[in-house]
Amino acid sequence: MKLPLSFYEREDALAIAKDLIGKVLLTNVENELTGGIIVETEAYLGPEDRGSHAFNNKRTGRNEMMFHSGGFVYMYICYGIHDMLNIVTGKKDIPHAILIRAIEPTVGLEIIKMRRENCKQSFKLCQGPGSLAKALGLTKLHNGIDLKGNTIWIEDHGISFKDDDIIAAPRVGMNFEGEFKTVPWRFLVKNNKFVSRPNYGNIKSEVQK
DNA sequence: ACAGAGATTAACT
DNA sequence: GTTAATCTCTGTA
Repeated sequence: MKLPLSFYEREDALAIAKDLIGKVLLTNVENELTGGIIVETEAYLGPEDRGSHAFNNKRTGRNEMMFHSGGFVYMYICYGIHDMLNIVTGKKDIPHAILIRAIEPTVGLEIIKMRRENCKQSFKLCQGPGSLAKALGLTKLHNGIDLKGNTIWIEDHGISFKDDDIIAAPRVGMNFEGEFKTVPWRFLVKNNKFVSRPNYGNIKSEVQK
């Protein structure tokens, strides 16, 4: 069943990012059902986060969805080419969002392989945020979608990883200096081949209990 | 008005 | 390891 709105509206975005590991992301685009188990996420927190699009409360047409209340989709294009899927969390006017970086595809594998026709290795089908969006048929046109609807949603199938098997690491692509460059706000499943860049950041620490 | 950088990927050498 | 692909927002004028 779908996660309740209360899951997304919590103010602790780091807890949500970690809790999303093991949940099942599903999309129904062009009448094709696709999805899989979330194995990697990254949290972007509020106006203080130098790595966030909403740093310093910067508010533009592109990132407006980050200021929405939780339970909605924020999508944008990176490097002019790749569409990225984020889950908006927390309260209205506080720009929290979780980037979904990788899933283990389990639903609609044939469709996913067609959308990713150039991908030869099955474990790379949804590995990395750009690949993930392409595999699930998502583009920036899906920005603003409500996760309560039937286009993009997340379910709890009772899958859970032990705390010891979830690693917190620095986020990918933080090209600036300072505290927020290395905060361990990326969560990934240890020894999972569907995860992107497992050794990135050189700082590995286990999630605090 | 225009140059530059970015939450990246895949195809090269 | 290096690089091209190429959209959107920002800083500078």
